[in-house]
Amino acid sequence: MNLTRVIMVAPNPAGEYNSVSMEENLIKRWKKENTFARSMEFRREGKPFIFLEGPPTANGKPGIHHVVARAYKDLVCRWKTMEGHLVERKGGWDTHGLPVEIEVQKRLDLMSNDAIINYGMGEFNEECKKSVWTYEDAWRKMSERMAFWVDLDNPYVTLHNNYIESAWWALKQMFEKDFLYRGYKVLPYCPQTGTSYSSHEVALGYKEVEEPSVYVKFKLKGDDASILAWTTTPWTLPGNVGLAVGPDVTYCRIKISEAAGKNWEGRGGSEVGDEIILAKDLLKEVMRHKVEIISEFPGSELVGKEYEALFPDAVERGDSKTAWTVVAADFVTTSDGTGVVHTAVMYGEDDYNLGREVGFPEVHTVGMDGAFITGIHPQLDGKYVKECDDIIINILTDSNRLYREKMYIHDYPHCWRTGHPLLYYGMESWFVRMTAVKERLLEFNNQVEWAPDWVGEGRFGEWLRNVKDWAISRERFWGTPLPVWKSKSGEMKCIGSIEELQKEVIKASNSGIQNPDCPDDVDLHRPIVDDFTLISDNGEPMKREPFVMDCWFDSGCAFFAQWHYPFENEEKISDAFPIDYICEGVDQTRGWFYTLLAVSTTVFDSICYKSCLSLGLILDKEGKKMSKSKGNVVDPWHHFNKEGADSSRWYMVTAGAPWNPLKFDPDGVRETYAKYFLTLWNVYKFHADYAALDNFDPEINSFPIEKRSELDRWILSRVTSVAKKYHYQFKNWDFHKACRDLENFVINDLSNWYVRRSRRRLWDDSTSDDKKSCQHTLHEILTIVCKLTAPVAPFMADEIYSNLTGSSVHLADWPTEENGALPRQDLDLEAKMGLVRSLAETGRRIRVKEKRRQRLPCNNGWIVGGPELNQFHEILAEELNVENISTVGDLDKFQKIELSPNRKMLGKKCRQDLPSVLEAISSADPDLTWSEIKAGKCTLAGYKITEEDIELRRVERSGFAAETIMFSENEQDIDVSLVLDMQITPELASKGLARDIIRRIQQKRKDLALDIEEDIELTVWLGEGNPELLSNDWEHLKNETRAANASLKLGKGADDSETFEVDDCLIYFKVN
RNA sequence: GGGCGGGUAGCUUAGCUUGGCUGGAGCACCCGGCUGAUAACCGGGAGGCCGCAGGUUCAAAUCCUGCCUCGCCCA
Repeated sequence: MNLTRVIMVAPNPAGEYNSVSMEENLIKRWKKENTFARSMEFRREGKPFIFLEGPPTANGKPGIHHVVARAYKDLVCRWKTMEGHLVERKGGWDTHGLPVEIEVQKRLDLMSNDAIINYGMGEFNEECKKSVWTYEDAWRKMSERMAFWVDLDNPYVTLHNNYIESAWWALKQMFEKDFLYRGYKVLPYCPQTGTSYSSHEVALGYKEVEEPSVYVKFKLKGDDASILAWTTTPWTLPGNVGLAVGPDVTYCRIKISEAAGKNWEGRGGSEVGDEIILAKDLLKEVMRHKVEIISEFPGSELVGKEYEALFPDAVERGDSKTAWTVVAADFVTTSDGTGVVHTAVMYGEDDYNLGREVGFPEVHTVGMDGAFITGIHPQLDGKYVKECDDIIINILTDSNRLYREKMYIHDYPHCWRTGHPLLYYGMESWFVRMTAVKERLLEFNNQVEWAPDWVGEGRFGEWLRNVKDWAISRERFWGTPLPVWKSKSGEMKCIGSIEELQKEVIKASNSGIQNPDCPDDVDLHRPIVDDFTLISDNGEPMKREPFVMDCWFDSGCAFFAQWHYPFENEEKISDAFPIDYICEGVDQTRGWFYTLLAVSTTVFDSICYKSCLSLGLILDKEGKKMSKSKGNVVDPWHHFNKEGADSSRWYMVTAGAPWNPLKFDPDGVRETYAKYFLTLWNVYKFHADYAALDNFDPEINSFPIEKRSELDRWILSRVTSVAKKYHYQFKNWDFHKACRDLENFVINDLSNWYVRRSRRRLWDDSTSDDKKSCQHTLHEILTIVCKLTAPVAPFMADEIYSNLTGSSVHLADWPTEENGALPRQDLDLEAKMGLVRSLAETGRRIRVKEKRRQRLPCNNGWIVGGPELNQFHEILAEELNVENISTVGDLDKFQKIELSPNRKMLGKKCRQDLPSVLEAISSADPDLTWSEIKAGKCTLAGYKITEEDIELRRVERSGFAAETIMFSENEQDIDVSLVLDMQITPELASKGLARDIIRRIQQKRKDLALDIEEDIELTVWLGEGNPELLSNDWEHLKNETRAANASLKLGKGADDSETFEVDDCLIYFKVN
């Protein structure tokens, strides 16, 4: 790889952390230095990692949930780039589809298809085209501000001719493979607006309604019995062409044995002796007569029986052999109804699928206006179906076909615009024969690495196992036009390119058909393409099928249409397909995740993407879905302008697993800022400020790791442990775990231990080996931390890294053991340092318990048990504030035994002499007595004392305090105790006093915002309580506080002095 | 109605794959400490029917069954 030699530089001082201005400046710098392009150019020779951007629609404002998705897209792409891959990132825009149309319809108040046509389809589409870009700038700015690196200057756009042409090509492939066919799809349809609705819109309009349902007797031919069926939509009965039964359901033939009682409600009925067939399980629920069961049989025995049509004139048989017969269907249950499902092919999805399967006639009884068409029945013709329930029930009653009517309450979808009930209506539609490639889909799905795996196995797998043919056409205006032309006699032509269209247009024109011009840049939209009339092989004129494509088909073509394949960029498909990585919300499972696979399977017979990260929904703080209508959408700019994009991104990633729903808590962003970024920045600042001062150059003064201190070698080992695990977690898509670990490392290990312990090392004015060792260590740690942080929080990582090394972190290599970027691990050292830190905490705990303040030193501290810790004694002495640390073999020196009487045992033995025995025990020497007891020759106050008379306790000897903790070594838990010497001597008191005064003065210096180097004038008065301050402690105090001029006095301080109390003494001081 | 996922402290969550010490942590709260160390840190406290009910087991937050509840997707 032709890497430019990285030139190391001495860093500049860091300054204060201002996330917003830092990030904004970096955006400018990246632009100026072309960093995004260079990060790819740098990897030109690397193995490509193919990312595909799922195109958003820019007619909606980007929200925080878009930032989340883009953060995960970006972090994987950046990470893979650092690993050495070439990761190109083409932006994309989804520009067609119903949401765009509805937006424009609302704005122009065009609430029906007729209204749009009157307005002018061309003008309407022009409006759509404009509306698509409403928020493009907002998207651009958001993407840039959050550092989503993507090429938005050369994006793919689904409304561009090149894109549409590629989509047409794909359709033609399907057409030629016989995957594309014309049929019906039953959709919720509003006759008032003339529009069918997507499930999303349907969900907006569910209402609970009470409607009549009917039990209808279908008279069998050549049999006296009738089959009983139930429906909640009487208006579908004229369209009845079949009855469906469950083949394994048990049915019975019954005879009415008594006339109905007086409490019969509503119309309908049956005579004694009538025979009726229905599911046995539902007999009691349905029948209102006393009946006798004549026979029982499975549904399969009913299959094939013919019955008399209810409305003989309504539907033409055509060439159907199965019309008005009983057929078997799996979906029939006995949970409600009669176990027999009335089937009207055009008005129910199950009905339609069943009808196609068994060959029922596909004929409408209802027009697009929602009224019965002429010729159905004299009383119904031309009437709106929803107003016909009563008429139909009367007709059935009159012809003795009605058994019962029953009011029925259910949720029914209504038009969200007009409030009218929707009709499930069989619409003409084009389909992709997905059922033909089901096995391939399942096979390909198994090859995809899903994160989390249950989306692939569960939700997506389930969807594929029940795959249905894909209805890809829409009766709409704004979209990729379906490139199929059809003649009256049914000949069809599918056009796969502009060139082909031009040829066909010329061919038609040559045969005398009038056509507009078809230039190379003909706009491939309605109504322009509708105006071309082609000619069939038989010389008939062909008109375009007036549909546009489902916009999901558009985006499903993105992997090749973005390159205008196959008209250009042949190599992009041979080299860059299948895709390595896609990432979208889990709601895309049946959306984009599916359509990509559907297109790649039918057109390329290949998987489409190798891995797919499916993200959880973004909810608000209360766990509610964010939506414009609820007004709970979080504006990303609120956080971009406050805590910054780094904090926002890091919060999103660390808040939970990517696939879990994220409850977006604005306070969480603040916390991330305060903890991770401020801490990291201050570590960096600590290093950079001194490094700048010393003109530190990591290259020139390299310092071998073997010569560095325990502390240095420890943090270097830790960073390697963290980096290795981080990488492992990334590979497993556990970004949240990786980042939480890194955060912990920076806050606890690096800042709160390493830097805190190292602070004094850098204060040293001269350049000692120890100082150099620390600076190199900090430099190395920070550069590694930056590399690890860079994919997730690209700003601060780059700010720090480039100041430390002179080059962008986004051009750096991912640190691994293999490429030598990680220091050697020393797990033994890590374990020991862990113990040292635990001991330091233990010391603080002991002091709290013993009420001995931290600043008052102890003369001695002893460590009992555990591994050899000699090399850490200095650290421990400081942390514990003890003068001497030593290691001893056992606790006996600090503990004594106490004998406490077991009164229950002794009471039985000694009775009234108990008080004198107790007295004897308490005054006896415990050690001596215990050894006598153990030897079995102990007598006190005339009684023989045995082991069960005594409870032995171990307590610290006076003047000591101790606590024991556990330490794991070689998978064994061993006890380690810390003992502190609790004596107070005048020397210790003086030292402690000095430290308290220093602390107060330092705080004062800080309050006065004095420069660290600045000298002060100091007066200290030792006031009430006779505190003693030894002269060498006074010297130390003056030195620590940089008191050039200092005087120490006795008695009450001056009026303008400050005072505080320590160990019951008063101290006054004054700083000038 | 079906599928998938969740329900653990006031809030955000870890632990569940492979059952086992006293169910960890952060925010917020209270007390104390430390600090030329930051919106940081340390010690302690308070706060948990681990959604409910059964079952398996010596032992269940963890495995099984049923139910309740929330979300998503599909009917």
